Amino acid sequence: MSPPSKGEQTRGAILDRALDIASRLGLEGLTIGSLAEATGMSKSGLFAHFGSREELQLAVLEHGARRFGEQVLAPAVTIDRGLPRLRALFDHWIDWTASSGLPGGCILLSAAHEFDDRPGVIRDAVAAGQRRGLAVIERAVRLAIDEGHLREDADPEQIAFEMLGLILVAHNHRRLLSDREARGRARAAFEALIARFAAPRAATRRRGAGAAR
Amino acid sequence: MSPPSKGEQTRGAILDRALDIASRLGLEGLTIGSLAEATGMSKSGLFAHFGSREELQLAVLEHGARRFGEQVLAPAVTIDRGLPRLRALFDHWIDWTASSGLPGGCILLSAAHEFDDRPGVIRDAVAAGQRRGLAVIERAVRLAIDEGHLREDADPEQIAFEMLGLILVAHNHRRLLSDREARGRARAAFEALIARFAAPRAATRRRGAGAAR
DNA sequence: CACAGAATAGAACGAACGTTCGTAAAATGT
DNA sequence: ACATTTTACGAACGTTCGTTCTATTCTGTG
Repeated sequence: MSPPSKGEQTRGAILDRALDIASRLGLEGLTIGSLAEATGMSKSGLFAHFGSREELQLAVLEHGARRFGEQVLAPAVTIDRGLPRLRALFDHWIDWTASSGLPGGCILLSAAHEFDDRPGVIRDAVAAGQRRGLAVIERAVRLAIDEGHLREDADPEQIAFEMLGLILVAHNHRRLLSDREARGRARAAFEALIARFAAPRAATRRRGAGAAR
Repeated sequence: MSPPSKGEQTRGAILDRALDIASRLGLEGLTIGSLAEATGMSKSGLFAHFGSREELQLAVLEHGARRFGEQVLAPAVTIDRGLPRLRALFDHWIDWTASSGLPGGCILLSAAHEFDDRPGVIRDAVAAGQRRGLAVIERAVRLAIDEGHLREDADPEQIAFEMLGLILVAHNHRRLLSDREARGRARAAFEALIARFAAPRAATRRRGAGAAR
C-alpha cells in the first residue's frame, strides 16, 4: 500500500543481490564485505539494515522462499485441481532452477544441506520453509484423490517425499554432473509415480460433499 | 606393505578428524585452525602435511570416498548378484549416514551441494566420486538384467538416477525434518522402482555366454 | 523551508583466516 | 652411535571476518 521508503527500497535491492550470492556460495558463503561491494555500499551502511549477519541470512532465506512461492507455488493453483495441478507443480518446481534467474539454484535446497545438522534459528526457518512446500504438494495430492485422479489410498506424504527426491536428484545431476537428460529422467519417474497411484478407472469421480480441505 | 611412517600415521589421524568436522560443517566450514585445535596440533605443523587448504579438502574428500567404498560398495559385491546385490547396495547406502559414525552424514553429498557451481579441482573430484558410485549401481542393475531379475529394457541410468534421488530425500527428511519414517518411505519407493522394471516371469534366466562385464 | 529521524559512510576493533619462515625435536637409516 | 631426513612448533605475515562507534548526508513531513 504505502510507497516503500528509501530504506525498504535499498533493503530489497540488497536482498536481491544477496540471494544471487547465496544461491551460488550458500548462506555461509555470503559475507557482509562481499555483499557490500556487490551493492556498492559500505559495510556498516549495509549492516545497519539487518543488525547482525544471522538476521541477514534469515532475511535472505525469507526472500528466497517468497520468490519460490510466487514463481512456482502460486502459478500452480491457477491450474485445474487434480492431476493437472500436481503436474504443473512438479514442472514449475523442477524448472525453477533455471527460470528463477538465480545462478546457484534454489536457496532452500542448498541451505537445507548447509544447516541440516547445525541447530539454530536458520535451520528452523529452512525446515519450516520446506515443510510449507511439502504441504502444498500434499494438498494438491489430496485434491487429486478427491477428483478421482488418484486412488483413494494414495499416500500424499509418500508422493511428496518421492517428488522431492526427484527434484533433488535432478538438481544434482544438472548442476554437478551437467546431465542434460536430468529433466527428462525426473519427468519420466514422476509419470511412473502417479501411474503407480492412479485410480483404476479414468472416470472423474467427485467426492459427495465438498469436504475438501 | 611397509609400516606407515610417523607422517602418514598422523596424516591419517588428521584426516579422520577432518572428516568428522567436514561432515558437519562442510568442506568450506573446515578450517585449519579448528582442525589444529581438534587434533591438538599446531596450525603450521598440520598445514605442512598438505601444503594448502585446497589439498587438505581434496584429501578429506578422497578419505571420505574411500570409507564409502569400503563400507557400502565393497560389502555389496559379496552378496549374490542380481536383485539381492542391488537391494544390499541400496540398504547399505541409505543406512550409511548412521553406520558411518560421521555426525554429518555423507561428505560426498554435502560437498556436491557446496561445489556444484564452483568450478575447480574440488568440484571435479566430487563429480568423479559421485560418477563412480553411480557406475557401481548401474553395473549392479545390468547384472540384475543378466540374471533375469529385471526386464531386458530396464534403463540402468534411470534406475541409478531414481535411487540416488531416494538417498538424497531420505537424507534430507531424516536430518533436516527429523522424519523417522524416511527410511521406510525410501525403501517402499525403492521396491516400487524395481517392481516397475521387474522381469515378467520370476524365472532366473541366465545369459548364454558369460559376456557379462 | 526548517527540522526530526532515517539512512549511509568511515574508521577502527579483536578475532580468525590461510600461509610463510626459521628452528627445535624426533624419527630414521646405517 | 651418529648423521640426516622427517616432522612439528611458535611467531608473525597480510587479509578478511562480523561488529561497534561516531559523524555525516539524505528524506519525508509539518
